Amino acid sequence: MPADSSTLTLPVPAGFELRRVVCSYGYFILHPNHWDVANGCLGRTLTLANGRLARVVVDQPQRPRLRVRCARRLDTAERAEVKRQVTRMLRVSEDQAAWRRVIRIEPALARRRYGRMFRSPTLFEDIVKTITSCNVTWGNTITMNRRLCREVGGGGFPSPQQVADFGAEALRERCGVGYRAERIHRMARGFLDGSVAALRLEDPARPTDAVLADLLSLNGIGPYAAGNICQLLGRYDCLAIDSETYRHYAKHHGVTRPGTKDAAGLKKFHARIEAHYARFQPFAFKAYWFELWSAYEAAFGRAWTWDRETTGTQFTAAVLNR
DNA sequence: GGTAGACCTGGACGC
DNA sequence: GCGTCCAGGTCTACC
Repeated sequence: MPADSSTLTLPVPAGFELRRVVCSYGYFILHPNHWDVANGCLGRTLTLANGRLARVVVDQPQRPRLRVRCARRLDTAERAEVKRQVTRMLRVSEDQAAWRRVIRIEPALARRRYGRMFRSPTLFEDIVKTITSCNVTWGNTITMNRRLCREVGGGGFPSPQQVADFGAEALRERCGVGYRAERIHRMARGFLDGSVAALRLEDPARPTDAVLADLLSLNGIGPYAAGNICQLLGRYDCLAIDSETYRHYAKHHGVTRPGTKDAAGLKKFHARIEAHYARFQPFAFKAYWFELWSAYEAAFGRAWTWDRETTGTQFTAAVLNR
């Protein structure tokens, strides 16, 4: 190990398997994350609180611990922050016992040992990634995140300050985020002026209904985005229902999906989906998600074999409806 | 409370 | 190669 680099060790619970955790949610395909299929390791550039970047590679040469290698020397505060960010991404501290008890009622999923869901090192990144996944095809979401990292974040995911400084118009023009530019820019300002922090979205003591209501009060966050952000916050008791949910539920459960203009039919369908996953509470989202993920893996192979440039771009309605 | 149209991009399709 | 249509979630104006 060169003297101008750093290697950290992160203890993880027994049974923790890096490839299963990283390749459990679509954000592992989005920049600046990069899953190295050949070597089974996660690479990405972390943006630290002091404004510096840390390019890290996370692997698991031996259990039960992770190895985090950084190409430059980290000081004590930076080492602590890198550990904190990696811990958040991989939900290392999340207890799995209650989820394992619930998922026993679905043996096919229990056998696949699904558990932790990959997320971002910060809530800001999770929210922006959610906004860039709304009203677009998956391929376009990949492009937006790549440009955000390249144009604004200098290789890492941009911080709220970088987004605020960059400006909404430049976001639109150089990152191709379209009308989302103003929403992303306002969100960044909300993180900087303390108005988002005041909502205490990450406070586990608050009830999910209250967090959901606060998320819906933010510009650019509707019912789907709010539900998705809830799961990213570790609250799995509300679903995030979008057109992909409709497609999956109709196909997986052999029912007819109402037409897009059939408002009453869609409302009923929505309620039916919620009723179906209610038996998995308080893990309705997780049960839904891993049922969907299992279907993806049946079609495309285990997720840790997906390459961003090939399989990773396949999640479009046109491909999945074939 | 419900509905219609606008927002923006990229892919699919027809010519 | 070009033009048109469509998918996708949220917001706003209107009824």
